[in-house]
Amino acid sequence: MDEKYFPEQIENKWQQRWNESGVFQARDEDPREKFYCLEMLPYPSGFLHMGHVRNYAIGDALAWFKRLQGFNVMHPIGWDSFGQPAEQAAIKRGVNPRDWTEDNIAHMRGQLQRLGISYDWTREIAAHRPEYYKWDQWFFLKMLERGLAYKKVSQVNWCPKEETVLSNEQSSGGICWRCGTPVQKRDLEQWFVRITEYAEQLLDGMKEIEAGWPEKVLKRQSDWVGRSEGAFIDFAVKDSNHKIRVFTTRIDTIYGATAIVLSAEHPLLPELLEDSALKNDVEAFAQKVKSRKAIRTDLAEEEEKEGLNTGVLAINPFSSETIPVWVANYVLIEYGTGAVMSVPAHDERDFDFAQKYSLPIRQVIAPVTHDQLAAEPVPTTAGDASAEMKHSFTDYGVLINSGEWGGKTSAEAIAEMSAYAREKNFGEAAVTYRIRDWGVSRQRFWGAPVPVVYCDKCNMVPVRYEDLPVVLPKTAAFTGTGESPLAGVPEFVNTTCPQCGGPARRDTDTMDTFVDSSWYFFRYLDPRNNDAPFDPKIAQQWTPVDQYIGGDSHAVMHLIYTRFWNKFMRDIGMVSFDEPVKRLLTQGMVTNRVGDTEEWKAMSKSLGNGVDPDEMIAAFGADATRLFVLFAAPVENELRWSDTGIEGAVRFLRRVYAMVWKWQGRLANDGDQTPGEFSPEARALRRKTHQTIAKITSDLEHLHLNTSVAALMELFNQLNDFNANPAKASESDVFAVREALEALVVMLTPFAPHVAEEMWEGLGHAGGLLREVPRWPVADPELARREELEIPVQVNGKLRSRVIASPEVSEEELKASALADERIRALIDGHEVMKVIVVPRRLVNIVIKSA
RNA sequence: GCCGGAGUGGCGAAAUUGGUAUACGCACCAGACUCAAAAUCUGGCGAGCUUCACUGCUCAUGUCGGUUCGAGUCCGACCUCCGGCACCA
Repeated sequence: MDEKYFPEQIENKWQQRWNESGVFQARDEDPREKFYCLEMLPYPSGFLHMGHVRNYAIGDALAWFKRLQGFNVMHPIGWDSFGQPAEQAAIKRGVNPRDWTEDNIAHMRGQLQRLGISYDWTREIAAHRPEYYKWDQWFFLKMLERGLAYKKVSQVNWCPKEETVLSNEQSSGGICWRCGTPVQKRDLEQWFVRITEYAEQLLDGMKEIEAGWPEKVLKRQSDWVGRSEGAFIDFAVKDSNHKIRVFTTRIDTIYGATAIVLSAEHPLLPELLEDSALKNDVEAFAQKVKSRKAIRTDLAEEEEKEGLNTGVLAINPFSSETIPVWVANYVLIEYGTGAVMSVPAHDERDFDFAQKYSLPIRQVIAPVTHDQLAAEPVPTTAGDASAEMKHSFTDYGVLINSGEWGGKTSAEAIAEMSAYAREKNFGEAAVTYRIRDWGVSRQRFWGAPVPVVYCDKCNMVPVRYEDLPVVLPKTAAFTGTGESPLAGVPEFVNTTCPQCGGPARRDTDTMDTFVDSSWYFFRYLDPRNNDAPFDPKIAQQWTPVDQYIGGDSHAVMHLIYTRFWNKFMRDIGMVSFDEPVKRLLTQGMVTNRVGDTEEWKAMSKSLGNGVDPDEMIAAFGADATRLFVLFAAPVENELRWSDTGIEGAVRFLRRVYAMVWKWQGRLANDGDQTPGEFSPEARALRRKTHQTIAKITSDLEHLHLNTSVAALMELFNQLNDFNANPAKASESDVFAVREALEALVVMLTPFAPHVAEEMWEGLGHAGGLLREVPRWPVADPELARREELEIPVQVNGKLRSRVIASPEVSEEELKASALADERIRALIDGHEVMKVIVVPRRLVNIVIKSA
């Protein structure tokens, strides 16, 4: 230990030692309790940004805390290394995506090591390496076997800038999630994964994890799954054998249906119009809607509702009423059945539509109050139901104008009417979901090839498991035309059919990179397995993940896919549990001022407000950078960058370092001597030490890292105030200082591990902090207990005085001493004391009658 | 529009869940050291009033109201900001 704090020297020294000793390597055979601490793996863009630093600093704090407590900690890292930017670099600059990616990984790995994050580097993985993506393909084949992966022509979301297909999640809001370009629609044959089959399980599973996941993430996921209970109802088409099936959540309003409205893309439309004079008009309209949809750029604004009467009539199965069938632009083909019954009186959209096209508006639900609902029978207060409605009435109520169902509440009617529909065979209760199957095809080079071949004789044939991986060729022509670049590589495309041995062509699509990231944290556990993605027995020891940490931008994509993947792996016997992640933390963004403005935005190259982690490490050290990032704000809050803030962090580390330096001679040479009587100051210091241990141990468990650092600072301040002279201090003072200083150093480790190790060594401990014996201090409640309390005394709720009392004092005694207090006596003199509230150990409040 | 979340000093924030509001840090101010500056150390730091001073009082947790002996915390209404979703029948 040097006299002065030189971060660079200390950090190099300990990074080298950690590396040589392999202390961060997790071992399967270890009797200690496991803890799996996982951070979202980075995309190797080339450079670490402050968001990464924050993410990994949080994870590392937890990993160190658990290690020091004696857990067997798994803390791995890898690279989400497939994806567009590598290919963009190839298109723009002619570099090979693989070289570009490997270079970036090498650089970022160096940055992570300079930050001193305690990863087990022996488990590092990268998605673009054949030994990894082989297993993406293996899983794909398993899904194909189970009918979970399938191919269909579909209208896909197409990003015209990146010239690729996007999933629904990636094109949410009508814009590309990556580049912000408005998304278009295209017809393409695509691979899909039947995530919809797991919709109900994805909702059910939330109950299991709700204690450990942020509410907002679960809410977004449940909105995404979008479960909706209702009924399918068939409307017979007049003078025809056709039926139009609609989905409704409000079957109780069916007597108010004054039209059936079909999506312009409804598959029944051509047949319905076969003999119709309006055929051409309707087709033209449908075309218009379709093309409008394809070029529509601004989905944020609602399209004006437009429709056309087809001239076809349908029959309401409840009322037998004949109503017209319309086509309109506001009915979504993707949801429900692509057809709705239009009930203008009780649906806003139908109301707008009916107003525009003068369709009848018929009220069939009357509002009721809560009290009326409880009455028997329920009275209707419809008033004049024939009066013109100014708005739709969308609440539940009581049925009117609804034949035999009149007088029933909405809830009763919904249950009874769908049962009736089922009985009469024209419908049934049904549940629909908003979630769509996961489109996994990408017309891209830099991804895992879909392991399927096409043979003229045998059609589509899966690649045999023993032939995996289907290796990506070294290079391709990166034209950026939108065709899959693999299609232009004959050595790749041309192959033999695994079934008949004849000539065959490979599928030229690659898989969505979210496939790679859906299961990667299982691969860490068994990264060199050549026979399976991982050994279930090994995975069983480590999973589920105890704590997962990452940005909330992944709330619905990655985090829903990975939950789905886990359920699939459970179904093929690879894991035994339903949910892969017990606790999730979505950390806040790191922001900085944009120029000289008061605008705080996420750091980015384009805004020019980035802060380079390497520069911070060079200027202040990795420890101070990490300490600041963890101290500046609660982990889930936005973190506003501050240069003076990081200076404060260095200042603190320097002060602690100087304190250790000052004491190290005395402490290192002075063995554990039996202390004598402690002075009141030494007792106070010990009290603070044990209170701090208790607070930080509990705060870290809940990832309250900022308050943990504050508590360390408080302990340091008290140690500073203790102000004993090392040369002259008594045995008992030395004991108290040692206890405080060692606790301080150990508890600083999660935040600033390098300097903590250095100081620990300086205090006379060889061999580093991670030993067989857990180093995390344990609070002694007896020592942490206050000897005396300062009890606030209020008069009528206002603080007027304080009295000193022992913690054991009885209520009566406390009350007596409060009433005896000089100031209090002056205040209550001449007033009647109404009552005295005594909260043991907390406060006394004297209520007096004011004059 | 719908659904969430949040409003506390100049700033980031804390408050054992209804019991001393503003811990800890940043910035700032003063003093020490220095020829001087930086660094470092020591002290001060919500607002207003009062006192030579010790002190004391009043007001303050977005606004208004309520519950309570007591409200940053609970309830009601409103304002503002930030996220998410967006014709899902």
